[in-house]
Amino acid sequence: MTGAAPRRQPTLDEVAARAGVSRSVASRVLNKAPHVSPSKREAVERAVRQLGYVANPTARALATRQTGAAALVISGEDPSIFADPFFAQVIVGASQTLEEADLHLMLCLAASERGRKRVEELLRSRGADGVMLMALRDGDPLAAAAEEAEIPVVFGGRPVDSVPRWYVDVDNVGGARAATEHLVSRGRTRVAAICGRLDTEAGRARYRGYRDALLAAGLDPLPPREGDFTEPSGAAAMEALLADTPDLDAVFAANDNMAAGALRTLRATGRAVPADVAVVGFDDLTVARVADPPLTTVHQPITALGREMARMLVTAVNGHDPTPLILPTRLVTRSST
Amino acid sequence: MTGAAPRRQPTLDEVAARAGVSRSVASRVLNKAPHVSPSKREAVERAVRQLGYVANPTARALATRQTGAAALVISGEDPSIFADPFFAQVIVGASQTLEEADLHLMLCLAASERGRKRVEELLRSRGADGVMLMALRDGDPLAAAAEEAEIPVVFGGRPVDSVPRWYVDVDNVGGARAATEHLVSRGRTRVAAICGRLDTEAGRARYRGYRDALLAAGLDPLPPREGDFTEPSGAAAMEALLADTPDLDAVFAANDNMAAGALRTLRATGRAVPADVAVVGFDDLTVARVADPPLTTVHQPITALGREMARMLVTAVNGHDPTPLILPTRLVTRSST
DNA sequence: GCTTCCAGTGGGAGCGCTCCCAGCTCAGAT
DNA sequence: ATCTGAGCTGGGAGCGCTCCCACTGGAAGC
Repeated sequence: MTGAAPRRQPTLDEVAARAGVSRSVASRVLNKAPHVSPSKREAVERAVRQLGYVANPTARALATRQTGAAALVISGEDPSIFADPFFAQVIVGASQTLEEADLHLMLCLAASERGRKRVEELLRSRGADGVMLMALRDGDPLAAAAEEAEIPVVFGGRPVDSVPRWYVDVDNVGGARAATEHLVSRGRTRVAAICGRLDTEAGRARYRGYRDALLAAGLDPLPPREGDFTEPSGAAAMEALLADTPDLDAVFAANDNMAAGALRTLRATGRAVPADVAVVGFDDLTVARVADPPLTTVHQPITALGREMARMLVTAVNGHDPTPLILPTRLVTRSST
Repeated sequence: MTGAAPRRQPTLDEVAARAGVSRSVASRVLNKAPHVSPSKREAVERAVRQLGYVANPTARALATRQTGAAALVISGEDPSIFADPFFAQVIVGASQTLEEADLHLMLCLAASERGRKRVEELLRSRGADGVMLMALRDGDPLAAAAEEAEIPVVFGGRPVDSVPRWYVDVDNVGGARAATEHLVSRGRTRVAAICGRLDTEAGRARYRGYRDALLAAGLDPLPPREGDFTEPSGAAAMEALLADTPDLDAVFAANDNMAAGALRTLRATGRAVPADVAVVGFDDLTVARVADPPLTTVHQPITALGREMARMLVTAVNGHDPTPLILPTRLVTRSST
């Protein structure tokens, strides 16, 4: 781009004219459609090369009624939620799959009121061929908007109030239960929980798993101590927990960020991990591996989550009806327990 | 979306018909253009409401020759580069600014050959109104593609071989110099460097800053020990460094991830930080704050980087000629030095 | 020899919007 | 009463592509 008025891009008509064929034939060549003689195909291809022709995606979109793009919407009341490396992983997975399907990825951080409005409009105006929706909270306005969208919507994680037609979730309850059972099997009896936001289904499900496991073991669950999935909130929750329940001997944190925060508080207050207090996280992000001590955590297939959401969306966009998916989780034992 | 063939969206013509006006008038109302009588404006607005009309962005794009989207391209030979929380921060900044300009954000992870092809096509086909390009490496094919793009391109960080017309960079040399000077001022004399990829300008610039500072202090720079900006590569580089130069007393790492890796190795080999070895990072990401010990690091305004790139792009898209920007860095002292 | 068929072809009607422009109305100036 | 010009208005020509359809001619079938 030189900044000067760029010469207009050649159009398909010009290609056709140059190749001495009709626009229809040129179009067929471009779309690799049949019913074109080899000679004309060749002529068109030459003309394309000579003119440096590139099809105009907008015009194509208008004619085909397909935008060629899928949106990934991350809800939340503040953009910092996106700082969680979790989403980066989801994006990597989704991006790969969309690339194969030749769809572009639009990323919408629906944090502000304005951002939410734009997503709603996207949903209603067919501004994308489909939408993936994540991180919904209780009564999230986007859930309602998705309800009456004109395009397929795939949910990442189930929203709180309803079960959508298409979603990919992770076995949060099972993972949390496994983590807690693991703590119990290590002989811990005073097991606390640092929960994620309880206005999200993931936050609630993980607390449920924790509680179920303790009840099944005949132990008393502690009331949920809520964080917001960030490291500082984990550190703060750990402080509060130690104040309330000084004799606890284990903590289940609903994600690795908060577990890392808990580790920091424990270190600061002179507790040894795992000798005095065992800690389990959830997610198995990089932070779990590099924490000190390395965190035992519940691995969830995050990239696969993104990939499967995208795959599901592509299937739905193509007019089929994919089945919802729940991806398994798996405990990874390291030295924090 | 019910899955059944969705009733066709109402068009502007239908709105106009219902309001008893011409398409032109209806269009003017929608675009808040002048020359519409209050009564007709009112009638159109009512019709819009009754019909649940939403403008078709594709049709508008075709008519206006503006797509309403900007792309953020992250180059790299493998998508895992995107796992670096750095990019998430950039996106948060860019996203906010684009939202204000009413542009959608397309995210392109140009890792595979195919991904790169798609970006090139995007550049040539005007599939977006503008593009932000990051993480280019030596001889990156995208640099050439950007050169002859039909749309404005803003670079995040300068590419290696050329100085683009529009870019936002960070004062890498200055930051690295400050970090190294800081180590020297703490009395360290055997200061090693764990570099980022030296086929990126950021990687080289940071090494340059390190070297300059040492030379200025009359000390000997060590040869670059190259990592790839990831935690494991930092840990590995630290091991190699200790093998080569067992008596080193400080390390400058070209980013926080690698610094965290270095910390891990130092811990494993029984070196005390900062007593035996002082460590400085670069970026000031979360990992720096939660590391043990918390990392002294070079803070760079990452969200601002994203914001300024987006702002610059919007300016360029609007036909103006913004000035390139270099954002300042600042040393943050914590307990690792 | 004649239909029958089909690969190959180009014309043309959209897709749903913007925007130019010609025409029309009516207040205010002359 | 006439002229001027500003404020409205709607018709129509695109924007650049896809896709339906009617048409051709030659190969195959009877």
